[in-house]
Amino acid sequence: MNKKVSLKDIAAAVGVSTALVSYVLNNKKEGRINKVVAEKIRTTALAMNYRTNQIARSLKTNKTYTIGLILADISNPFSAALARIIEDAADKYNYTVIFGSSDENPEKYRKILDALVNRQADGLILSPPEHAEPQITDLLQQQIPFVLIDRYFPGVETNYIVLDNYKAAFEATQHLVNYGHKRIGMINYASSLFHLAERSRGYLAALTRNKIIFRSDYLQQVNATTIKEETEKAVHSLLYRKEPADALLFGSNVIAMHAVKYINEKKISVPKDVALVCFDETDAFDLFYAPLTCIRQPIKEMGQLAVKMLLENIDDNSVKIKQVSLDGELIIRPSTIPGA
Amino acid sequence: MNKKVSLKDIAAAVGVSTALVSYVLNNKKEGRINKVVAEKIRTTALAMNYRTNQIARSLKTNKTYTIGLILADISNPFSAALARIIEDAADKYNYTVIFGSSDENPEKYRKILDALVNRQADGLILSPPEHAEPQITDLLQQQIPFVLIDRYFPGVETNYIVLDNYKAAFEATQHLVNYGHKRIGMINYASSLFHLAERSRGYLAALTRNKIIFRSDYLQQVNATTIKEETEKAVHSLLYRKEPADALLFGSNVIAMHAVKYINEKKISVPKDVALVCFDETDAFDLFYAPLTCIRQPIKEMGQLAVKMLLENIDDNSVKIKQVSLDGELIIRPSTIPGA
DNA sequence: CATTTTTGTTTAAACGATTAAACAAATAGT
DNA sequence: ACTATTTGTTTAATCGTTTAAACAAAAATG
Repeated sequence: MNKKVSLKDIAAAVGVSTALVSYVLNNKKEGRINKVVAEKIRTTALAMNYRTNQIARSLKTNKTYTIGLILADISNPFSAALARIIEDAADKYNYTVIFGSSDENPEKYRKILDALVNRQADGLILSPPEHAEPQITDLLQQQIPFVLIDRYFPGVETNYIVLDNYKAAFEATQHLVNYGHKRIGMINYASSLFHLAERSRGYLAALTRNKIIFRSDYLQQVNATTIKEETEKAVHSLLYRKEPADALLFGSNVIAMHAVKYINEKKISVPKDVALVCFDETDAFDLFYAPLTCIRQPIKEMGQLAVKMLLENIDDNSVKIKQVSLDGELIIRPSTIPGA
Repeated sequence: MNKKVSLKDIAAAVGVSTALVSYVLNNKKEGRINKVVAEKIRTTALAMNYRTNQIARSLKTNKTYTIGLILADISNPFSAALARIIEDAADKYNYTVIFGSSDENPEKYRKILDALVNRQADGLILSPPEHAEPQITDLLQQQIPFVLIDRYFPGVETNYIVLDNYKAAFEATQHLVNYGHKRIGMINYASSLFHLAERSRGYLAALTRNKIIFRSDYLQQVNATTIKEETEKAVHSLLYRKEPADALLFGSNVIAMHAVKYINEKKISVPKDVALVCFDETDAFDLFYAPLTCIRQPIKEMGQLAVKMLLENIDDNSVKIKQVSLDGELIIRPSTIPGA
């Protein structure tokens, strides 16, 4: 019933040992093997439509040529773009990607991580959710190569590649100040994740630097699970008040998306009534009448570097820990340029 | 040097055979095993941080609990959404997803497919590019379970789940006709893929049904590789002419995106100057001043059904071929409603 | 011509699990 | 008390590769 062809079958067909077949098909022992026999093995392998059983090979060689990838949500454009870059980079080195979305849920994250580790992924690229430190230390202790991407835990010494979120938020805020804004609000995630805190910190630092007094209700926090409602509420509270914000900084493209939709509905004029800046570049905002000024993350560089670093760690587990913080790029668009 | 813990190690630690350890950890031979020993095995397994080597297990059981997924481009919102649904559905059955993006490139597709098959994926969910028939027949012949999604080849008898593209395009066009449009243009891919041809066919049929004479230069074809330029050119040629189109139907969200950006740049008014309809719902269009009427694909249903069908095929390879064509939903928005 | 070297191939163990079958000891049945 | 059954565990084969080591035959060397 159409059982799969194995080395044994080829060996039997040609009349040699499986070892020889293996040597030929893997081009080992180059000089030693009889050309005629080698050719015969190759052609019968082809004729029988032989395909290496990668599982068996992996068991023996202890190498799967597989990278495990965990992102927050593959259907988010930021994650999707990253996944794509990583896929392409991995492919260059003949690695394949197994992936999962954590949904920022530690439990789910743990489950996916287990699956990837059990499948003997050679290494992992991870964007961990909150409270994932235990799993991270676990990986360290088990000496499983991995690189964190987009986020990291300051308390744990690991490889990572992240945006310099502090600097990016600072620059974005400074940009708003430069254009005369004084009542700058920010909507960020309510989260213990360091990289998000850095965004708030950059925002606050820029205010301070410019001697703008920070009012705590100008920094609104929203929960990822009820993001739409909370974002709308936050926008509302920032704009419909005695001294409404004249500019808003959004902590992510998702927050920005909900906010802009709401602002659009309410016919609030951008940038006349309020200027907008957001993290993460997204196509979607190009269609808005005032395309959004945003912080573009160097996704391509991040993804490619992550793969490169990971493979270095896989090939040599004594390689030093690398921690990379990349600069974002502030893309200035009409949402912050009056009369554009 | 921190070698991984195997059944053998646990067996040695407890002082029993590996077989027993395996039985306990897999809850086989339930009644037979000494409770005390079982408990001891379990606790040492935990203490030693044992994790099943899924590779070894797969080799023996001939089951990887892995689904291979090939889509056109994971960074496209449509693909990303589908991937996410599939991931979640697979997870429910304890399957993990390995994926790759074909970029509509047959060569790349072949390479990814090989990787997935060699890794002994239990089954595949595929969105094949042009000229992929040979690989499809190969899979059939090798009796590797798979389900095509989004597209299929009419000449090859396979499982598939697709949108009823003909009907969807027909309805979209009819909708435009109902709103008084007579010069309806379409921009579709230049491709031999059947599902795309169906979109054109539906468009033409609707014209015919409404006794609108079709002018061949009203149906423009663009190549995926140079999509931006060609789409802009197509829009231009449809709108800047003696009898410009008063409505446009776009064959995909990607085409629509480029077209709308161009239309926006040129300050062409929607829907006053031209009404717009597109395939695939996309967040992005919500921010456009005239959100786009679109054909929403039942992505969730497609993805979940694909996984369900695939698992049925994996569990029982004698199950009959299923071919599912789902209805799209025309979401009517301001881009086709005058004065909205 | 005896010996060493080279060439070409096979043997056999291993990777880490699963599992049918065998086995030994304890318990039950008559 | 002897057999039959149940309980608890081990033995050993196997999945499909890889690869060091062994081996045999042919060619080269002195």
